[in-house]
Parts: sequence; structure tokens; C-alpha cells
Amino acid sequence: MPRNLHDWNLTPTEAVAVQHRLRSKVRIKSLSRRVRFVGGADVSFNRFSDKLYTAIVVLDLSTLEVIESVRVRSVARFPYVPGLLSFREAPSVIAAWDHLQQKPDVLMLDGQGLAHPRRFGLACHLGVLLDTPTIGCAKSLLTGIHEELPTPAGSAVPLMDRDEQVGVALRTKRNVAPIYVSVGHLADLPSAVDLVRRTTGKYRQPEPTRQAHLLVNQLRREDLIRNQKQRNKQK
DNA sequence: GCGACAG
DNA sequence: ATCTTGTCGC
Repeated sequence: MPRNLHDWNLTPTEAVAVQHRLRSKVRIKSLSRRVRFVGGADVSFNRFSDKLYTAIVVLDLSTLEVIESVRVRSVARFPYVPGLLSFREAPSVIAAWDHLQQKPDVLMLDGQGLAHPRRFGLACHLGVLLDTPTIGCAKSLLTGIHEELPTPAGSAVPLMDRDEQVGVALRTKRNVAPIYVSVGHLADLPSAVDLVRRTTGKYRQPEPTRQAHLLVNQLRREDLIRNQKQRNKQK
């Protein structure tokens, strides 16, 4: 498995080739093993900075309590290019993953899985590299279209790209914009949607990625304050 | 050629 | 993604 830094030092053209090569590794199946721990990952950064803040949280599915969290700082080695997000964010998520004591049974990512122009979004990529079940939970659309959603929370409509269904638009909160759920790896759409529903509370985003989001922003702001204090000392 | 474009 | 306070609505 390609997992060292060198493998991420690519040009955008090479990155696309990697996606074509790795997408055949994606396996779609029902989340077999009973899910006890659900993970969520997110990445944050400051404008004009290449420093990344990444977190993974692990929740107990039965209580939705956070049982473990890991936060890491890293440096981006790839720009944000639509369709190539994983080459920017995946290395730091893998670093955080390696520090986890309790690996979750499934990991939810802030981005697309199969709902991607080459059917290999962030969730697919990380699933394959980590050899772990993953689910994509994006807040906006990269590829595909869908019919209007009914108003009630829990409503879902197929997300279509041409003739194939690549995911669902899921309204997790009444009268609020949907999130886009798609399969990453070692999961199928029904079990993915089911898990998102079971981990969603009163907010738009499911708890795993929401908690990860809160953590990375906390870490990023801690660093901002720290840097400002350093500057004042030098003055 | 034009518009769209996860985070 | 991030820069940002109050504010309209369920």
C-alpha cells in the first residue's frame, strides 16, 4: 500500500492517474461487522497559510459520546483543486489515524465518496489506504443533480450523475440545506445513510464530523492566539 | 468554448 | 475552507 510522503508529492495530472489506478480497489458492501465506534474527521486551515489542522474523533454509537480524539498539525503539500481534495487532506488524516488508540469501525469524512467525477472522492481514497469502512458526508455538491427534497428531516432523494446514482441528498434537519452522502469504501449506500441518520442529532452535520470540526477550529484558534503573543514579545 | 467546481 | 454581528424564522 502506498502510504509514505513521497506518494503524495505529485502533480495534478499524476494525481488524476492515481485516482484511476486506485478506484478499482473500492469495495461496496453492507457494513458487515456490527458498528460500535464511529469516527469523524475534519481539516481546517487559515487563509493564505499552508498549515493544516486535522482531527479525528471516535464516538460510541450507542451514546454518541466522544471516547477519544486526536488532533494533529501538518503542512499542506498540495493545493486545493476540485476533484483532488484527498491529495491535500488525506496525508494529515492518515497521520491522525495512526495516533488513534481505538480505531473506529467506520470513519465519516467531510467530503465526497463515490459522488465524484472519477468515482474516487476523499472518502474512497482514505477507505482504500486505511483499509477501513468510510462514508462521505459533504456539505455541498461536486458532481450530480437531484430532485427537490421534501421539507421534513430525514428525507432523502437520489443523487444522480448521468444515469447512475452516486449517493443521496439527505435532509438531516427540517427546512435546512441537505448534506450529500455517498459510499467511501467497505460500505453500501443504505447502510451509509442509516449510519448518518443514527448519528445525527439537532444539527445539520452528523455528530462525528461535527465534533471533529469543532476540534480543528479550536486547535487552529489556539495557534492563532499563540502566534500573536509571540509577535508582541518581539516588539 | 462556457460554466461548474468537495474543502 | 476562512473573513464576521446581528438577525429573521422555525
